[in-house]
Amino acid sequence: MDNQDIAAILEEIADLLDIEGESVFRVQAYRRAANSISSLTDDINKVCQEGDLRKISGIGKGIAEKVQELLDTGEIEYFEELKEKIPPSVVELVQIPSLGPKKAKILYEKLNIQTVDDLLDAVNQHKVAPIKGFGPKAEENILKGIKLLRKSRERILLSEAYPLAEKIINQLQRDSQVIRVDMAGSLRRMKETIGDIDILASSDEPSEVSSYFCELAIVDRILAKGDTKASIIAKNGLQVDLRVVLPDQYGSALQYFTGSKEHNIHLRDIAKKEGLKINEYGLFKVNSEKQIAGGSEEEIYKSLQMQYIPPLMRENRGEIELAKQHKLPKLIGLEDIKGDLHVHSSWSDGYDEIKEMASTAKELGYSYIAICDHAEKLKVAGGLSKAEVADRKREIDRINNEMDGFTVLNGIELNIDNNGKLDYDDGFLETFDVVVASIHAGFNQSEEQITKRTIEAINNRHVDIIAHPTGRILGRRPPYAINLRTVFKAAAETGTMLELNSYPDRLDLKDDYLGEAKGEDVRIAINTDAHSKAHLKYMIYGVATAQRGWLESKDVANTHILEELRGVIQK
DNA sequence: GCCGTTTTCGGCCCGACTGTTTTCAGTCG
Repeated sequence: MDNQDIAAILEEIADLLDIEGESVFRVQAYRRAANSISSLTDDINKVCQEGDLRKISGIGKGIAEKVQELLDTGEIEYFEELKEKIPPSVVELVQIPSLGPKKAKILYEKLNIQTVDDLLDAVNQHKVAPIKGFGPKAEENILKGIKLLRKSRERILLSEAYPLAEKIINQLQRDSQVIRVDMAGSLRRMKETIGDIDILASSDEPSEVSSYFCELAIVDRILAKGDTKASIIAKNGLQVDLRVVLPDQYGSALQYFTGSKEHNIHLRDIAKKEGLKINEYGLFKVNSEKQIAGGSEEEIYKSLQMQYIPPLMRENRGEIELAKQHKLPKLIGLEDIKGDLHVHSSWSDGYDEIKEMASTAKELGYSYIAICDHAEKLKVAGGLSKAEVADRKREIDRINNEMDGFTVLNGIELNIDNNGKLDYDDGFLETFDVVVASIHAGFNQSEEQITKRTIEAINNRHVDIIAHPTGRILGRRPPYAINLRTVFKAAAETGTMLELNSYPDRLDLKDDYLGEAKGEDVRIAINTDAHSKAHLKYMIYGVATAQRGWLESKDVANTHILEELRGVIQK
């Protein structure tokens, strides 16, 4: 039973308690604990063996005992009893927009509604409207909600949401009433997947902006529309929320709507202890109308005696404490990136020729690029024979002679086979400038096997970078079982770089792991794995992930200029 | 249920929108 399994059970307990009508604080306590365990980088089993679960924030006596019981016996008696009282399927009802725990409980108790299908039947027979607290509109909303739920898509990739948000922002900027407009929420924090798009605007006439927004061409359906906020479903099915505030409230509103929720709760708690109150309209003294700060986010943090916290760090993972001590890391930025060490060309499975890849990279301000086409064994991806590698080398040399102030590195992406063996012999590997190795098959092997394969590649003195180290593909393939702690140690010892793959559905290593890798002194290479020149721009997603993992420029190999990089590559 | 340089008890972030409850509870973010 891993961290995610346990977090899911605690979350389910919270759901059931919520419906049961338990104290919201107790419910919150379970949710907080679930959250802590789910974002823990250590294995909970190990934490448990090594000592006290209660050192995990949000876990006290009660939940520690229950988690222990779960690890020991495979179940929690308290949870089983809860499920006797409220069938777990009732929890599904709460997924329906407009239905919360209170109403779900009423529906279960009065009409014995246990599933979404039960509810659909009851609504169609108009049994719901007569119940106190419901009405005809409630039935209507439930029907709409169920429809929405059924067609609602999973969270979408950051790279899909981002352009749509940019488009909406452009359109809002055309409204003369709009003064400022920005992305907020998880989009501004650049989480790897996005549930809905949050947008904030400032205006002296908020209600007019809200109306303007609801009339945009992208709007399919309006969910709610008020003077200062509106929610719509866009034609592509994504929910977009707009908030509009007055100009002198913009900073506090942006801070508030950027989140994360956990970051904000912590911040407000701190404010409260100082006799202050934060809401979306500003920072105030308790019981006073006078705004102390609010025009800019910087003001808010400054008024709380903190450094400004970049949006990508606002996840309540210790950034607030560091900001109070003025010890925040100086995060890496896109402008620090000097080159891309893992891209493909039309020699293997890429779309564009080496020359085009190099020119585009140069336009992006890079000074080098490593063309790492697939090696011999990966036939499906057009892997290169030794002869083809030699032909390609001649082309690279020719391009390097033509290009000024830019270097194409002769690279290769090796396949780590099921036994940990690589495509070419050591003698041949010596001829490359950059050697990347990665796993492309055998994803279902045991943790021991996959870790061993990876370590063997790391131990090869010619392998410079392990690419996409966990193999996950967001929404399609979970990460394979691999002991990252062991991998980090080996990588640090041998000076092998681990990749942060910027491809939007990979982002591998993910943000949570980067901090741990940094702690082990592992050097990271942020690469795009571009298969076309357009993909080179995915670097922004890789850098965002690095920022979310608190990486600094010095932690990343391809922030070095070429001369320095060559030193790094020499193992 | 958790937590503590104001507390081991008594707090726990805060406000907008909706629908129906004639003064507010539930839901949502």
